[in-house]
Amino acid sequence: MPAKRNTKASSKGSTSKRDRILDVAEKLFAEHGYDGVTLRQIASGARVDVALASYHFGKKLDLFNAVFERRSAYLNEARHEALRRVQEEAGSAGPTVEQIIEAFLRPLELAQETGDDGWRHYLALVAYINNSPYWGRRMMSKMFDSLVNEFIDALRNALPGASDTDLYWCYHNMSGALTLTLADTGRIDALSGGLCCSSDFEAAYDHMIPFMAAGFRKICGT
Amino acid sequence: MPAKRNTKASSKGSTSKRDRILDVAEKLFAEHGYDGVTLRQIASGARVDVALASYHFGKKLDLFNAVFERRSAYLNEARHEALRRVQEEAGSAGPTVEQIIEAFLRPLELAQETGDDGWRHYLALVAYINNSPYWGRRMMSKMFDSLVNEFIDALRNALPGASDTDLYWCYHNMSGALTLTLADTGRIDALSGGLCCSSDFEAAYDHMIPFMAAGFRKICGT
DNA sequence: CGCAATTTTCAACAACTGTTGAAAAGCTGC
DNA sequence: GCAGCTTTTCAACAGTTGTTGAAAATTGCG
Repeated sequence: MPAKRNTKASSKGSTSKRDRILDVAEKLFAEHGYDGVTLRQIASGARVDVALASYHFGKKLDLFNAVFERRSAYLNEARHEALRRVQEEAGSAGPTVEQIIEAFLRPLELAQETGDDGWRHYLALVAYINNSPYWGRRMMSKMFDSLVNEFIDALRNALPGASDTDLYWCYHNMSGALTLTLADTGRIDALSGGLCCSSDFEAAYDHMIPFMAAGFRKICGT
Repeated sequence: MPAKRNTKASSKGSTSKRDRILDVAEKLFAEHGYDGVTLRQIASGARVDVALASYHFGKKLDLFNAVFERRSAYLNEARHEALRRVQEEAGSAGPTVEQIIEAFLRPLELAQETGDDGWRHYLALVAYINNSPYWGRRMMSKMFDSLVNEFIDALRNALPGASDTDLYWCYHNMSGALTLTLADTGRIDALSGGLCCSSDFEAAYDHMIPFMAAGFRKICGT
């Protein structure tokens, strides 16, 4: 069994085999889904024996969960912090719809900030899970509901008089657009003849923030 | 080999085994994705021997394509016709953004109109494909690009002066929200505490149409 | 070094995968 | 009722799957 987790490695330039497994699994799961990837493909991509994945993570499903959870805490914290900041800056009046949505989306740019493809793959995996009837409900709820409710509370404040039903449908619309962006399918690239680049999250959010804010305002009052 | 396709059956009350295979495959592929379903599960669900799927459709991938294509022509025609109708009614002025989006979405309600679960499963499958990095690009383009470009042309007309880049990003947002709706994950139900019902497409579109129209207007000019 | 603990590989397992060829059953027109 | 189809089942295949126990390699430490 794995002992203290991370006794060695990460001091040297090359990442540990354990992390390599997570990285490759992240990428492959995001591209092909849970059932579309075999442990042998993961092991081969990580240049490692098959049994090592089982040794470190147990069952295949446990590896899937480990991949999902590896970055979720950091991501939740970053988004929570972004919301807290705009709330602080706005004072008692509270932030605007645009500011709230901005805080909801911008932290997701860390993928292209750091140039780390891992984050891009991770977010595509989140999109896969969120859009999956089978995984979506349980997995996303457990991991993101608390954060999402924070944002909906903030939006409720910024849109006085809005009904909760309207609020949730609007959030649903935003979540869908975001999910498709994160999925990074390249479809918009092809459709637009190269005008839009689906992996350019900054451009996507530049368009999404005012778009969604206008939608929220239209449905939820003022 | 299968001969003329549909020599018998469909006259009697019970559907043919061939159709039962398509129905079950549609449902299971939508729920678990291509790799998450085995031919034996499909055959078992259709109360049929495994080999029969191969006999009628060939390889597993061919069955997947057959499921996808079975309803796509009808769906494309219905949406195309809906657009043509609002264009005709609007005359030389052309339809409004709301009318165009309405024509884009409302035909998708046929699922709950007919009470036919098959359409609900089919649309969930389309969502799965559209959100999948692997299948999304090729498969969706081949099947829906022509129709989508019709709608974007109409929107370009209704929003004079809009740049194509903005137009495509807006479409991307709408497509994402629609995709999540079709995926029918039940997540919004849980999140809203039952206030919103994800399989109630009518309610979803009632909120989506003015929401998206406001977004398009905000980004694409007037 | 030498010893213990951890990490990694090797080899193998039973179960399941998509696919196929041949046999059986069902149907249609004579 | 028999001949010529199509449809359906049966039985089996070669390959792959996740998982495991034991052996081997590596590491940390006195």
